[in-house]
Amino acid sequence: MSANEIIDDTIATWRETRPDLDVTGMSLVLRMTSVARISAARIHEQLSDFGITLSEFDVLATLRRSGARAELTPSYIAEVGMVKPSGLSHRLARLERAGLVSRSVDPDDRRSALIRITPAGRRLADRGIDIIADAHNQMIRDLSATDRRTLERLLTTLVEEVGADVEVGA
Amino acid sequence: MSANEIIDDTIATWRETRPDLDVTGMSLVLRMTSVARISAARIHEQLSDFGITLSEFDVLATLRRSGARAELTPSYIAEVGMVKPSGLSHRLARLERAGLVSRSVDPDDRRSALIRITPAGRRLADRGIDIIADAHNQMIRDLSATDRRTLERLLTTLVEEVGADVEVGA
DNA sequence: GCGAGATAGTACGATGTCGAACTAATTCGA
DNA sequence: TCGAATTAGTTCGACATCGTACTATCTCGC
Repeated sequence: MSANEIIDDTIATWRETRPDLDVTGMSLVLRMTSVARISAARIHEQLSDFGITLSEFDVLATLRRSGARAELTPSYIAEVGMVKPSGLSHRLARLERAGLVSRSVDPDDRRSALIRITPAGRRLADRGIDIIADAHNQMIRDLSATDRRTLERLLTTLVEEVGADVEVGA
Repeated sequence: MSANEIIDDTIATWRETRPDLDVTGMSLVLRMTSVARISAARIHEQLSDFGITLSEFDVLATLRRSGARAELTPSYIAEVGMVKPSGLSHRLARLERAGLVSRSVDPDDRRSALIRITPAGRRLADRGIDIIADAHNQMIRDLSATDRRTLERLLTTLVEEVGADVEVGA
């Protein structure tokens, strides 16, 4: 069964089983979730050749696009990565062990840590982001330019409403 | 920072840092991933009142919408849940311990198991699906009927192309 | 029949996430 | 200025998922 078939079947059987339910939102959210999962699975597979996971790469990407000399706190990295700080500790520890990031104590606030990407981390980030951008573009390869703009607008509206009062991570 | 702000900033800084990248797909995929994660986090929180996780509920939902007397195999449940069979074993064990599903051996194929929902599981599934349908509809509450149809069309196209040659789970 | 290959499901180890509890350091008000 | 509240980050336990390896069972061709 393809992902669309699974979702179509899910919606159809809920309509039969529970005709009182409004499954409009479910159909949309399931399809977005499906795209997200398939995308993550593909990228995860390609990144594994570099001995790094998608989660770990996410940290490197945040550091890389902040400039070569940037020093970011775990709190900030967790916030933009939409994960809780507790989930980030392990990642940072693994990345540090792998020599991809370095950690120092903020002299102005000794509670706080400063994370910096290493040259090896930067090289890995540059190769990884190519893979990810390609994978993402592959996923939308059959949408017209107009469709892409429309989708961008609709998704931005969705995230706006939805993310306003919620926090995922951070 | 809101989810849209995080994504906008991610796209903007990649454009500065790596102007050679085409980040069109990234913007779209990040927004869909964001909706999926926020949705899951919300539902997870609401379901926790019932002492059940979203993953576990997913199994109950599949059984519930297949009819009260349905007996499904772990393989089938894994496929429609888009997870690997290995990931399903624990869930089924927990659900069985909680008295929400029962397991028997298929007399026609003794390798195979047959999973059935219990009355308690069915009651929980009916309460849970109300919560989930509400949550999903809440997420799209500010899209017009036209926008919903458009989004449905675009997402179906996306999942079609994207899921054609990939398998997530199953 | 019967042995090779396929299939259903589980066990296990690795990674990943969260919430809650905890430590250490800072800030701020009385 | 000193104690209370806050904040940064880590640790720990529970759950989730995957890939690999394994057992048990079935199927199919010879």
